[in-house]
Amino acid sequence: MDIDTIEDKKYTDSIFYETFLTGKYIKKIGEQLFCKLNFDFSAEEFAAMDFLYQSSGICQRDLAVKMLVDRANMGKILNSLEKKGIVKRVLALKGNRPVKMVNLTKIGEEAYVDIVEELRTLLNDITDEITENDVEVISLGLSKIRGVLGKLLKIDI
Amino acid sequence: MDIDTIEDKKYTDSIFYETFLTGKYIKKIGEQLFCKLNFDFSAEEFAAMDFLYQSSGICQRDLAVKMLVDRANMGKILNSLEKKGIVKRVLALKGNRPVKMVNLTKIGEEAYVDIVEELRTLLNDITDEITENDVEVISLGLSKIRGVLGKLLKIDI
DNA sequence: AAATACATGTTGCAAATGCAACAGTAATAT
DNA sequence: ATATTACTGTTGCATTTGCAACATGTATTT
Repeated sequence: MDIDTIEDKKYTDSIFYETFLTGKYIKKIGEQLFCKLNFDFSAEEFAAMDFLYQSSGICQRDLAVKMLVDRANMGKILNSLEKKGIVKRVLALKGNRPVKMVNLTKIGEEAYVDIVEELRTLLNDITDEITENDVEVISLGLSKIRGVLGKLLKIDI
Repeated sequence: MDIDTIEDKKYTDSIFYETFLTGKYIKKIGEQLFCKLNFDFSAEEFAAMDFLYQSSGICQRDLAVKMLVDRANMGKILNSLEKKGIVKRVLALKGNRPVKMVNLTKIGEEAYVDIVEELRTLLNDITDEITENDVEVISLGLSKIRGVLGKLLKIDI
């Protein structure tokens, strides 16, 4: 085999960059959709609400890890949600450490359910095109990517 | 089948959110790696250099579309690269429209090649774990995701 | 030909995000 | 017991990013 035929793919042709771009794409679509539908929340705020609806009573740091934002930013997102009456913070102990447990308020739950309902009617037919098998395969691939990169560098939050 | 057993997956359990998170993860790893290696460029700047190395003489807007950033931001990224002597902008015509064609300078090409070389030695063994088949499958899946979301909303840059 | 619409790039402001430094508390070391 | 280290959350600042408005030049409409 001729050595000249061996050529590296450029970074922007790599699966890493494509994944990065697709993530950006999802973010943009999400933000613009939320704006268009006059939701009073950013996509990150909604993600926080989604996590809290599943597992209420989680501390700020654990939520930050799930959302891949740093503690400072997590605090600011929660400040915004708290101002809107969506979440409530309560001092508590995790192990023996003092933490702030975050909970959805009644208002927060209602707002969350409303958004989910509105999104469902909008997304139902569209997302049908992605089969369960698709999801499984993509998810496996993404997890492999994260695994590989995780060996390179650790992100601590 | 009992209706109560039918339950929607939460947003943060969806393939969309997982893809979004993985993109964020890649971005963070990239930025921190570039910082750790004392590269004088952000990951977005390097991506621009990578595109320009492939297809020199592209106008700002076309580059912005490839990178999924808006024209204003693209201009600022290129300002930064121009200040460092990496790129050069030349007035030209695309069709009959006056545009600014962007080119890598000699210095830019050298800096780019240096970085690629340093990254290769670092990434070679690690990325072997992701097979060509993996890449193909993931890429197909991501493209399906973009296709589905693209029907929902259009992003114009 | 004049007016309107479109395309490209820039500027200024606002929002989002991250980082470093700090405060407060608990665990560990000495 | 005291000092040091580690964990959680906050504050302030700097950077990044996007959006709206603008300037400039081209295409299209009338």
